[in-house]
Amino acid sequence: MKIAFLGTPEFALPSLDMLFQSGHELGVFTQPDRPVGRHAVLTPPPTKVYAMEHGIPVFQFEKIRLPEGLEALKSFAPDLMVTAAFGQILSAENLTVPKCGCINVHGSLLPKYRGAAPIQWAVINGETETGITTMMTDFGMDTGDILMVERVTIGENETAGDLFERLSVLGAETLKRTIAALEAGTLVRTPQNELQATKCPMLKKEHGRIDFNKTARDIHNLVRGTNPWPGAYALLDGEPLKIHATRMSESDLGSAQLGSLKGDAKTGLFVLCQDGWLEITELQASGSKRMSAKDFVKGHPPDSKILA
RNA sequence: CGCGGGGUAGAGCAGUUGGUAGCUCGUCGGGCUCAUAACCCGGAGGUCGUUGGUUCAAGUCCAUCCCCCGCAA
Repeated sequence: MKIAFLGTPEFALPSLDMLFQSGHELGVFTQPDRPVGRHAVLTPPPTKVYAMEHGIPVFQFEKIRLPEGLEALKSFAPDLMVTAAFGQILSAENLTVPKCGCINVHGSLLPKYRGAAPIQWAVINGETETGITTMMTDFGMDTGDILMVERVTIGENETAGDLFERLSVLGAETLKRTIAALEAGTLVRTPQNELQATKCPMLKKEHGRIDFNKTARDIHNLVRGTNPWPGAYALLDGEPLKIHATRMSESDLGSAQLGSLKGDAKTGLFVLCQDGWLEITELQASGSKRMSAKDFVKGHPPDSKILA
C-alpha cells in the first residue's frame, strides 16, 4: 500500500520501521526542524532522520491542515494514512485524502487518556496497567473507533521513558496486525464508550513541581511519570533540584517539617512527604551533573535542609 | 554573541582580604567485635580544566581557549 506516515518523535520510529520493512510505499510527514538545546541547534525530528537514511520522501509543515500541507498530502495520494505521535491536529479535509482512512497508534487504553501525554499521565496517576490502542482517526481528539488493543502492566519503578520504549515497540506490532486485518477486510471497528472517556493535557514544566503535601506514593509516581521529561523538581535554598529517581521506603526517620531532608552517604537520602519518608536515589542540583543521592550527600550534608 | 552556575585526590564538595591544599565517602593497612553499612588508629592518593600574564609568592587576581550543567526558547 501507499502510506502517508505522520509521526515525529522516537515513539513513532518502530512503527515507521515496521512499515518500511513490510515493503509499503511510504511518505513521511513530520514537524519542521526545531531548535534544540542550549545552543538552539536546528534539529530534524527522528522520523525525518530515519526517512532520509532509508530514501523515504519527507514533507514538513508547521500545520498540515493549512492549504500547503493539504495539497502536498493530496498530491502524494496515499491509500492509507497512519499517525503516531504526530503532534499536529488534522483537519476533516486531511482525513478525506486517503481512501482507506487514517489509523492512529495511541499509547493508552482508549477511551482513557485521550490526548497528548497518555503514557506519562498513566504513570503519574499510578495506573498499574496501560497499553496500545489502534483506532480510526476522526475529527475529534482520539475519539475514533477502536480497532485493536494490547495491554501491558506498569512496573512498580517503571518510568514514563521505560514505558515509551516498550509501548513504541508494541505499537508497531499492533499497527502491523491492524493493517493486516485491514488488507484482509476483517477489521472490526468498535465505537468508544464516551462515558468512560478521560482526557490528559500536554505535559508542562510546572507539572513536575513536587508538592510534599502529597503522599510518598503520589510523589514517587510523579517522579516516574515525568522522567525523562519534563522531570520532577523541588526547590532547595531557592534553587531547583531535579529529582530523577525515588524508591518507596519503609524507613521511619521521625517527624519533621514536610520536605525535610535526612540521610547520609551510607544509608541514602530521604525526604519527608505527607505520609512518610521517600528515598531519593538520583538527583541533580542546578548547575551540576546528574548523580546518585549518595554522591550528592557527600558534598551536601542534609543537616536540616528543607525542600519546598 | 539570550541569562546564569561550575571544572580542586577514585566520588561529592570547601578553600575567607594572594602566603605549606582541606572535609565527607571510598580505598589500603592495623585494632575492637559473635558480627556489621558500626566504632578506634594509621597510610596512600592532587602538575587545583588549558595557555599566557601580574607578583617575592597564584587554587585564589587578569586574559584566552576547551569542557560540563541549570534557566529561557
